[in-house]
Amino acid sequence: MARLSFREQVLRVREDAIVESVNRLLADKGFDLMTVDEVAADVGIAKASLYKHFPSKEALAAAAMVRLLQRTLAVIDQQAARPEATAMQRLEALTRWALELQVAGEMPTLPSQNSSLRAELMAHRAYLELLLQVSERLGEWIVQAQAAGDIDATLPPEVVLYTIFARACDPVPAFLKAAGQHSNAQIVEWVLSTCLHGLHGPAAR
Amino acid sequence: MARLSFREQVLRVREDAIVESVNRLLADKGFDLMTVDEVAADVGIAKASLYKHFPSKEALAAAAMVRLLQRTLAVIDQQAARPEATAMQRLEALTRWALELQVAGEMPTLPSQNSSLRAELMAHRAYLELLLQVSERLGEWIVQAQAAGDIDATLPPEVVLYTIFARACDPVPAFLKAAGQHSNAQIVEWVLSTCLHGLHGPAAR
DNA sequence: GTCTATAGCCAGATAGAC
DNA sequence: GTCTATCTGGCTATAGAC
Repeated sequence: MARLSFREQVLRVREDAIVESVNRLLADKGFDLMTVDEVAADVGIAKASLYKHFPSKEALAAAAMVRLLQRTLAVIDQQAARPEATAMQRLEALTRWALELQVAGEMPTLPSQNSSLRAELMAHRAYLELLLQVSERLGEWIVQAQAAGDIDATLPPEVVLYTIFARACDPVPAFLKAAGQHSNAQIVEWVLSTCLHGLHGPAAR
Repeated sequence: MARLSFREQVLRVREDAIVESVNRLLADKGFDLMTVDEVAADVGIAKASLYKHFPSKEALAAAAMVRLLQRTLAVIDQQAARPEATAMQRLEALTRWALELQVAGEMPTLPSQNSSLRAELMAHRAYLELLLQVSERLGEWIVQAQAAGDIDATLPPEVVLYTIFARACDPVPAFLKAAGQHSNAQIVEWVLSTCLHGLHGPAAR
Protein backbone atom coordinates (compact mmCIF):
# COMPACT_ATOMS: atom_id res chain seq x y z
CA MET A 1 0.00 0.00 0.00
CA ALA A 2 1.32 3.42 -0.94
CA ARG A 3 2.45 5.64 1.89
CA LEU A 4 0.19 8.57 2.50
CA SER A 5 1.60 12.04 2.14
CA PHE A 6 1.45 14.34 5.11
CA ARG A 7 -1.44 16.26 3.58
CA GLU A 8 -3.37 13.07 3.03
CA GLN A 9 -2.78 11.98 6.61
CA VAL A 10 -4.10 15.29 7.90
CA LEU A 11 -7.13 14.87 5.67
CA ARG A 12 -7.70 11.37 6.94
CA VAL A 13 -7.49 12.42 10.56
CA ARG A 14 -9.95 15.23 10.01
CA GLU A 15 -12.42 12.97 8.27
CA ASP A 16 -12.13 10.47 11.09
CA ALA A 17 -12.99 13.23 13.51
CA ILE A 18 -16.01 14.16 11.41
CA VAL A 19 -17.28 10.59 11.22
CA GLU A 20 -16.82 10.14 14.94
CA SER A 21 -18.88 13.25 15.62
CA VAL A 22 -21.55 12.04 13.25
CA ASN A 23 -21.54 8.67 14.96
CA ARG A 24 -22.18 10.19 18.37
CA LEU A 25 -24.81 12.62 17.14
CA LEU A 26 -26.63 9.83 15.30
CA ALA A 27 -26.60 7.75 18.46
CA ASP A 28 -27.82 10.74 20.42
CA LYS A 29 -30.52 12.34 18.32
CA GLY A 30 -31.00 10.20 15.23
CA PHE A 31 -30.71 11.22 11.60
CA ASP A 32 -33.66 13.58 11.30
CA LEU A 33 -32.87 15.63 14.39
CA MET A 34 -29.15 15.79 13.71
CA THR A 35 -28.29 18.98 11.81
CA VAL A 36 -25.23 19.55 9.66
CA ASP A 37 -24.61 22.75 11.64
CA GLU A 38 -24.29 20.71 14.79
CA VAL A 39 -21.83 18.34 13.20
CA ALA A 40 -19.70 21.22 11.98
CA ALA A 41 -19.80 22.90 15.39
CA ASP A 42 -18.93 19.65 17.11
CA VAL A 43 -15.93 19.04 14.87
CA GLY A 44 -14.95 22.69 15.12
CA ILE A 45 -14.97 23.60 11.43
CA ALA A 46 -17.29 25.59 9.21
CA LYS A 47 -20.24 23.91 7.59
CA ALA A 48 -18.96 24.69 4.10
CA SER A 49 -15.76 22.84 4.94
CA LEU A 50 -17.78 19.81 5.91
CA TYR A 51 -19.33 19.76 2.48
CA LYS A 52 -15.83 19.63 0.94
CA HIS A 53 -15.37 16.28 2.64
CA PHE A 54 -18.86 14.80 2.28
CA PRO A 55 -21.31 15.84 -0.41
CA SER A 56 -24.50 15.50 1.63
CA LYS A 57 -26.00 14.80 5.02
CA GLU A 58 -26.90 11.33 3.80
CA ALA A 59 -23.24 10.71 2.90
CA LEU A 60 -22.28 11.64 6.45
CA ALA A 61 -24.68 9.07 7.82
CA ALA A 62 -23.43 6.47 5.37
CA ALA A 63 -19.86 7.08 6.49
CA ALA A 64 -20.88 6.52 10.09
CA MET A 65 -22.59 3.26 9.15
CA VAL A 66 -19.52 2.11 7.23
CA ARG A 67 -17.43 2.77 10.32
CA LEU A 68 -19.87 0.75 12.42
CA LEU A 69 -19.81 -2.17 10.00
CA GLN A 70 -16.00 -2.14 9.92
CA ARG A 71 -15.95 -2.34 13.70
CA THR A 72 -18.50 -5.12 13.56
CA LEU A 73 -16.29 -7.08 11.20
CA ALA A 74 -13.37 -6.57 13.55
CA VAL A 75 -15.39 -8.07 16.38
CA ILE A 76 -16.41 -10.94 14.12
CA ASP A 77 -12.75 -11.58 13.31
CA GLN A 78 -11.94 -11.51 16.97
CA GLN A 79 -14.61 -14.09 17.73
CA ALA A 80 -13.57 -16.24 14.78
CA ALA A 81 -10.10 -16.42 16.32
CA ARG A 82 -11.39 -18.23 19.41
CA PRO A 83 -10.97 -21.89 18.51
CA GLU A 84 -12.68 -23.15 21.64
CA ALA A 85 -15.88 -21.15 21.14
CA THR A 86 -19.06 -22.54 19.64
CA ALA A 87 -20.95 -20.67 16.93
CA MET A 88 -23.60 -19.82 19.49
CA GLN A 89 -21.05 -18.38 21.90
CA ARG A 90 -19.68 -16.23 19.11
CA LEU A 91 -23.10 -14.92 18.20
CA GLU A 92 -23.78 -14.23 21.84
CA ALA A 93 -20.52 -12.33 22.23
CA LEU A 94 -21.26 -10.22 19.17
CA THR A 95 -24.75 -9.41 20.39
CA ARG A 96 -23.40 -8.47 23.80
CA TRP A 97 -20.87 -6.17 22.14
CA ALA A 98 -23.66 -4.45 20.19
CA LEU A 99 -25.73 -3.97 23.33
CA GLU A 100 -22.75 -2.58 25.21
CA LEU A 101 -22.16 -0.13 22.38
CA GLN A 102 -25.78 0.91 22.62
CA VAL A 103 -25.91 1.49 26.36
CA ALA A 104 -22.66 3.45 26.02
CA GLY A 105 -24.49 5.81 23.65
CA GLU A 106 -22.24 4.99 20.71
CA MET A 107 -24.59 3.04 18.48
CA PRO A 108 -25.67 5.13 15.47
CA THR A 109 -29.14 4.35 14.28
CA LEU A 110 -30.91 5.35 11.10
CA PRO A 111 -34.64 5.63 10.41
CA SER A 112 -35.64 2.77 8.14
CA GLN A 113 -38.43 4.90 6.70
CA ASN A 114 -36.50 7.83 5.23
CA SER A 115 -36.46 7.12 1.53
CA SER A 116 -33.78 9.58 0.39
CA LEU A 117 -31.47 8.09 2.99
CA ARG A 118 -32.32 4.55 1.94
CA ALA A 119 -31.64 5.46 -1.68
CA GLU A 120 -28.22 6.84 -0.88
CA LEU A 121 -27.29 3.84 1.26
CA MET A 122 -28.40 1.41 -1.45
CA ALA A 123 -26.12 3.25 -3.89
CA HIS A 124 -23.16 3.23 -1.50
CA ARG A 125 -20.89 0.38 -2.60
CA ALA A 126 -18.64 0.18 0.44
CA TYR A 127 -21.68 0.09 2.71
CA LEU A 128 -23.42 -2.66 0.77
CA GLU A 129 -20.25 -4.68 0.50
CA LEU A 130 -19.67 -4.54 4.25
CA LEU A 131 -23.30 -5.29 5.04
CA LEU A 132 -23.13 -8.36 2.84
CA GLN A 133 -19.92 -9.53 4.49
CA VAL A 134 -21.35 -9.16 7.98
CA SER A 135 -24.54 -10.96 6.97
CA GLU A 136 -22.70 -13.84 5.38
CA ARG A 137 -20.32 -14.41 8.23
CA LEU A 138 -23.12 -14.29 10.80
CA GLY A 139 -25.20 -16.50 8.54
CA GLU A 140 -22.60 -19.25 8.79
CA TRP A 141 -22.59 -19.15 12.54
CA ILE A 142 -26.37 -19.15 12.65
CA VAL A 143 -26.59 -22.30 10.54
CA GLN A 144 -23.95 -23.96 12.69
CA ALA A 145 -25.76 -22.98 15.89
CA GLN A 146 -28.98 -24.39 14.49
CA ALA A 147 -27.25 -27.66 13.60
CA ALA A 148 -25.84 -27.82 17.11
CA GLY A 149 -29.30 -27.35 18.61
CA ASP A 150 -28.46 -24.00 20.18
CA ILE A 151 -30.86 -22.07 17.94
CA ASP A 152 -34.36 -23.16 16.97
CA ALA A 153 -33.82 -24.92 13.65
CA THR A 154 -37.37 -24.19 12.52
CA LEU A 155 -36.57 -20.46 12.29
CA PRO A 156 -35.31 -19.31 8.88
CA PRO A 157 -31.74 -18.03 9.29
CA GLU A 158 -32.80 -14.59 8.09
CA VAL A 159 -35.26 -14.32 10.99
CA VAL A 160 -32.41 -15.06 13.38
CA LEU A 161 -30.13 -12.59 11.60
CA TYR A 162 -32.67 -9.76 11.71
CA THR A 163 -33.45 -10.52 15.34
CA ILE A 164 -29.78 -10.12 16.20
CA PHE A 165 -29.44 -6.98 14.06
CA ALA A 166 -32.47 -5.50 15.77
CA ARG A 167 -30.68 -5.52 19.13
CA ALA A 168 -28.67 -2.58 17.77
CA CYS A 169 -31.77 -0.38 17.88
CA ASP A 170 -33.71 -2.07 20.65
CA PRO A 171 -35.49 0.64 22.65
CA VAL A 172 -35.53 -1.42 25.84
CA PRO A 173 -31.99 -0.50 26.98
CA ALA A 174 -32.77 3.22 26.62
CA PHE A 175 -35.96 2.84 28.65
CA LEU A 176 -34.17 0.95 31.39
CA LYS A 177 -31.37 3.51 31.42
CA ALA A 178 -33.93 6.32 31.70
CA ALA A 179 -35.40 4.60 34.76
CA GLY A 180 -31.94 4.99 36.23
CA GLN A 181 -32.15 2.12 38.67
CA HIS A 182 -29.84 -0.38 37.03
CA SER A 183 -26.23 -0.61 35.93
CA ASN A 184 -25.42 -0.73 32.25
CA ALA A 185 -23.97 -4.21 32.67
CA GLN A 186 -27.16 -5.45 34.29
CA ILE A 187 -29.27 -3.96 31.50
CA VAL A 188 -27.14 -5.64 28.86
CA GLU A 189 -27.50 -9.03 30.55
CA TRP A 190 -31.27 -8.77 30.85
CA VAL A 191 -31.76 -7.76 27.24
CA LEU A 192 -29.36 -10.42 26.06
CA SER A 193 -31.21 -13.02 28.10
CA THR A 194 -34.59 -12.05 26.67
CA CYS A 195 -33.07 -12.20 23.20
CA LEU A 196 -31.61 -15.66 23.65
CA HIS A 197 -34.15 -17.30 25.97
CA GLY A 198 -37.19 -15.10 25.66
CA LEU A 199 -39.38 -13.95 28.52
CA HIS A 200 -39.59 -17.47 29.85
CA GLY A 201 -35.92 -17.45 30.71
CA PRO A 202 -33.21 -20.14 30.63
CA ALA A 203 -34.54 -21.91 33.74
CA ALA A 204 -35.72 -25.12 32.08
CA ARG A 205 -32.47 -25.82 30.30
CA MET B 1 -73.72 11.36 30.05
CA ALA B 2 -75.21 14.35 28.25
CA ARG B 3 -76.41 13.77 24.72
CA LEU B 4 -74.26 15.43 22.11
CA SER B 5 -75.83 18.03 19.89
CA PHE B 6 -75.78 17.48 16.16
CA ARG B 7 -72.96 19.98 15.76
CA GLU B 8 -70.90 18.23 18.38
CA GLN B 9 -71.45 14.89 16.70
CA VAL B 10 -70.24 16.26 13.38
CA LEU B 11 -67.18 17.67 15.14
CA ARG B 12 -66.49 14.34 16.78
CA VAL B 13 -66.75 12.45 13.51
CA ARG B 14 -64.38 14.84 11.80
CA GLU B 15 -61.84 14.61 14.58
CA ASP B 16 -62.04 10.84 14.43
CA ALA B 17 -61.27 11.02 10.74
CA ILE B 18 -58.28 13.26 11.44
CA VAL B 19 -56.89 10.96 14.10
CA GLU B 20 -57.34 7.95 11.89
CA SER B 21 -55.38 9.64 9.11
CA VAL B 22 -52.65 10.59 11.55
CA ASN B 23 -52.56 7.04 12.81
CA ARG B 24 -51.98 5.64 9.34
CA LEU B 25 -49.43 8.27 8.37
CA LEU B 26 -47.52 7.72 11.60
CA ALA B 27 -47.46 4.00 10.94
CA ASP B 28 -46.36 4.66 7.39
CA LYS B 29 -43.73 7.36 7.62
CA GLY B 30 -43.16 8.12 11.27
CA PHE B 31 -43.49 11.44 13.04
CA ASP B 32 -40.61 13.35 11.47
CA LEU B 33 -41.49 12.52 7.88
CA MET B 34 -45.21 13.03 8.34
CA THR B 35 -46.20 16.58 7.35
CA VAL B 36 -49.26 18.46 8.51
CA ASP B 37 -49.99 19.26 4.87
CA GLU B 38 -50.25 15.55 4.16
CA VAL B 39 -52.60 15.01 7.05
CA ALA B 40 -54.84 17.83 5.86
CA ALA B 41 -54.80 16.54 2.29
CA ASP B 42 -55.56 13.01 3.48
CA VAL B 43 -58.53 14.15 5.55
CA GLY B 44 -59.64 16.48 2.77
CA ILE B 45 -59.65 19.77 4.66
CA ALA B 46 -57.40 22.81 4.71
CA LYS B 47 -54.38 22.89 6.96
CA ALA B 48 -55.71 25.90 8.85
CA SER B 49 -58.85 23.93 9.67
CA LEU B 50 -56.72 21.17 11.15
CA TYR B 51 -55.17 23.68 13.51
CA LYS B 52 -58.66 24.61 14.77
CA HIS B 53 -58.99 21.05 16.03
CA PHE B 54 -55.45 20.37 17.21
CA PRO B 55 -53.02 23.10 18.25
CA SER B 56 -49.82 21.47 16.99
CA LYS B 57 -48.31 18.57 15.11
CA GLU B 58 -47.29 17.08 18.44
CA ALA B 59 -50.92 17.23 19.61
CA LEU B 60 -51.93 15.27 16.52
CA ALA B 61 -49.44 12.57 17.38
CA ALA B 62 -50.59 12.52 20.98
CA ALA B 63 -54.19 12.04 19.85
CA ALA B 64 -53.14 9.06 17.75
CA MET B 65 -51.34 7.54 20.71
CA VAL B 66 -54.38 8.07 22.94
CA ARG B 67 -56.48 6.23 20.38
CA LEU B 68 -53.95 3.39 20.34
CA LEU B 69 -53.93 3.13 24.13
CA GLN B 70 -57.72 3.09 24.23
CA ARG B 71 -57.75 0.20 21.80
CA THR B 72 -55.09 -1.51 23.85
CA LEU B 73 -57.26 -1.22 26.94
CA ALA B 74 -60.16 -2.68 24.99
CA VAL B 75 -58.05 -5.72 24.11
CA ILE B 76 -56.95 -6.00 27.72
CA ASP B 77 -60.60 -5.97 28.83
CA GLN B 78 -61.39 -8.63 26.28
CA GLN B 79 -58.60 -10.85 27.57
CA ALA B 80 -59.59 -10.22 31.17
CA ALA B 81 -63.04 -11.59 30.31
CA ARG B 82 -61.62 -15.04 29.47
CA PRO B 83 -61.91 -16.90 32.78
CA GLU B 84 -60.11 -19.99 31.52
CA ALA B 85 -57.00 -18.13 30.32
CA THR B 86 -53.77 -17.89 32.33
CA ALA B 87 -51.99 -14.57 32.78
CA MET B 88 -49.36 -15.76 30.36
CA GLN B 89 -51.92 -16.61 27.70
CA ARG B 90 -53.44 -13.16 28.09
CA LEU B 91 -50.07 -11.46 27.68
CA GLU B 92 -49.34 -13.60 24.67
CA ALA B 93 -52.67 -12.72 23.06
CA LEU B 94 -52.07 -9.02 23.62
CA THR B 95 -48.59 -9.21 22.14
CA ARG B 96 -49.93 -11.11 19.14
CA TRP B 97 -52.56 -8.41 18.65
CA ALA B 98 -49.88 -5.71 18.69
CA LEU B 99 -47.78 -7.59 16.14
CA GLU B 100 -50.79 -8.12 13.90
CA LEU B 101 -51.52 -4.40 14.07
CA GLN B 102 -47.93 -3.73 13.08
CA VAL B 103 -47.78 -6.04 10.09
CA ALA B 104 -51.11 -4.58 8.97
CA GLY B 105 -49.43 -1.16 8.84
CA GLU B 106 -51.67 0.34 11.51
CA MET B 107 -49.28 0.71 14.41
CA PRO B 108 -48.32 4.35 14.94
CA THR B 109 -44.80 4.78 16.24
CA LEU B 110 -43.08 7.81 17.66
CA PRO B 111 -39.36 8.58 17.85
CA SER B 112 -38.24 8.30 21.45
CA GLN B 113 -35.53 10.87 20.81
CA ASN B 114 -37.60 13.90 19.78
CA SER B 115 -37.65 16.06 22.89
CA SER B 116 -40.38 18.52 21.93
CA LEU B 117 -42.63 15.56 21.27
CA ARG B 118 -41.70 13.90 24.54
CA ALA B 119 -42.41 17.13 26.38
CA GLU B 120 -45.87 17.42 24.88
CA LEU B 121 -46.69 13.79 25.62
CA MET B 122 -45.53 14.12 29.21
CA ALA B 123 -47.87 17.10 29.59
CA HIS B 124 -50.83 15.27 28.06
CA ARG B 125 -53.01 14.07 30.92
CA ALA B 126 -55.24 11.66 29.02
CA TYR B 127 -52.19 10.03 27.47
CA LEU B 128 -50.38 9.61 30.76
CA GLU B 129 -53.49 8.33 32.46
CA LEU B 130 -54.04 5.67 29.80
CA LEU B 131 -50.38 4.69 29.73
CA LEU B 132 -50.48 4.20 33.48
CA GLN B 133 -53.63 2.08 33.25
CA VAL B 134 -52.17 -0.15 30.57
CA SER B 135 -48.93 -0.55 32.51
CA GLU B 136 -50.70 -1.43 35.74
CA ARG B 137 -53.00 -3.98 34.22
CA LEU B 138 -50.19 -5.66 32.33
CA GLY B 139 -48.05 -5.46 35.44
CA GLU B 140 -50.53 -7.62 37.31
CA TRP B 141 -50.50 -10.30 34.67
CA ILE B 142 -46.71 -10.21 34.52
CA VAL B 143 -46.40 -10.83 38.26
CA GLN B 144 -48.94 -13.65 38.03
CA ALA B 145 -47.12 -15.22 35.10
CA GLN B 146 -43.87 -15.06 37.02
CA ALA B 147 -45.48 -16.70 40.03
CA ALA B 148 -46.83 -19.44 37.76
CA GLY B 149 -43.37 -20.07 36.33
CA ASP B 150 -44.31 -18.94 32.84
CA ILE B 151 -42.03 -15.90 32.92
CA ASP B 152 -38.51 -15.80 34.31
CA ALA B 153 -39.02 -14.63 37.89
CA THR B 154 -35.53 -13.15 38.07
CA LEU B 155 -36.49 -10.46 35.53
CA PRO B 156 -37.82 -7.25 37.06
CA PRO B 157 -41.44 -6.81 35.91
CA GLU B 158 -40.54 -3.54 34.21
CA VAL B 159 -38.05 -5.35 31.98
CA VAL B 160 -40.83 -7.70 30.93
CA LEU B 161 -43.24 -4.81 30.41
CA TYR B 162 -40.81 -2.85 28.22
CA THR B 163 -39.94 -5.98 26.26
CA ILE B 164 -43.61 -6.48 25.44
CA PHE B 165 -44.11 -2.78 24.65
CA ALA B 166 -41.11 -2.90 22.33
CA ARG B 167 -42.85 -5.44 20.06
CA ALA B 168 -44.99 -2.51 18.90
CA CYS B 169 -41.98 -0.93 17.20
CA ASP B 170 -39.93 -4.03 16.46
CA PRO B 171 -38.21 -3.54 13.09
CA VAL B 172 -38.04 -7.29 12.39
CA PRO B 173 -41.60 -7.61 11.01
CA ALA B 174 -40.97 -4.77 8.54
CA PHE B 175 -37.74 -6.39 7.35
CA LEU B 176 -39.42 -9.73 6.87
CA LYS B 177 -42.31 -8.10 5.06
CA ALA B 178 -39.85 -6.30 2.78
CA ALA B 179 -38.26 -9.64 1.90
CA GLY B 180 -41.72 -10.57 0.70
CA GLN B 181 -41.36 -14.30 1.10
CA HIS B 182 -43.58 -14.94 4.07
CA SER B 183 -47.20 -14.44 5.05
CA ASN B 184 -48.07 -11.88 7.67
CA ALA B 185 -49.38 -14.62 9.94
CA GLN B 186 -46.11 -16.53 9.68
CA ILE B 187 -44.11 -13.39 10.47
CA VAL B 188 -46.22 -12.72 13.55
CA GLU B 189 -45.69 -16.25 14.85
CA TRP B 190 -41.93 -16.13 14.38
CA VAL B 191 -41.54 -12.78 16.12
CA LEU B 192 -43.87 -13.87 18.89
CA SER B 193 -41.86 -17.05 19.35
CA THR B 194 -38.54 -15.21 19.58
CA CYS B 195 -40.13 -12.85 22.09
CA LEU B 196 -41.44 -15.62 24.33
CA HIS B 197 -38.81 -18.32 23.88
CA GLY B 198 -35.83 -16.46 22.44
CA LEU B 199 -33.67 -17.65 19.60
CA HIS B 200 -33.30 -21.01 21.26
CA GLY B 201 -36.93 -21.77 20.71
CA PRO B 202 -39.51 -23.69 22.74
CA ALA B 203 -38.05 -27.11 21.86
CA ALA B 204 -36.71 -28.06 25.25
CA ARG B 205 -39.93 -27.38 27.11
C1' DG C 1 -9.66 23.79 1.98
C1' DT C 2 -11.01 27.14 5.02
C1' DC C 3 -14.01 30.71 6.05
C1' DT C 4 -18.41 34.25 6.01
C1' DA C 5 -22.52 35.12 4.07
C1' DT C 6 -26.50 33.83 1.75
C1' DA C 7 -29.44 31.39 -1.44
C1' DG C 8 -33.34 28.28 -1.77
C1' DC C 9 -36.57 25.44 0.09
C1' DC C 10 -39.81 23.39 2.95
C1' DA C 11 -42.72 22.73 6.84
C1' DG C 12 -45.17 24.43 10.99
C1' DA C 13 -48.12 27.84 12.22
C1' DT C 14 -51.24 32.12 11.52
C1' DA C 15 -54.05 36.19 9.56
C1' DG C 16 -58.15 37.47 8.12
C1' DA C 17 -62.10 37.14 4.90
C1' DC C 18 -66.35 34.55 4.65
C1' DG D 1 -64.96 26.41 11.30
C1' DT D 2 -63.71 26.66 6.75
C1' DC D 3 -60.96 28.52 3.39
C1' DT D 4 -56.75 31.08 0.69
C1' DA D 5 -52.73 33.34 1.24
C1' DT D 6 -48.90 34.32 3.90
C1' DC D 7 -45.54 34.56 7.57
C1' DT D 8 -41.61 32.66 9.98
C1' DG D 9 -37.84 29.96 11.16
C1' DG D 10 -34.69 26.47 10.44
C1' DC D 11 -32.36 23.49 7.57
C1' DT D 12 -29.50 21.76 3.51
C1' DA D 13 -26.56 23.33 0.35
C1' DT D 14 -23.61 26.75 -2.23
C1' DA D 15 -21.16 31.15 -3.82
C1' DG D 16 -17.21 33.46 -3.61
C1' DA D 17 -13.32 35.71 -1.12
C1' DC D 18 -8.88 34.33 0.87
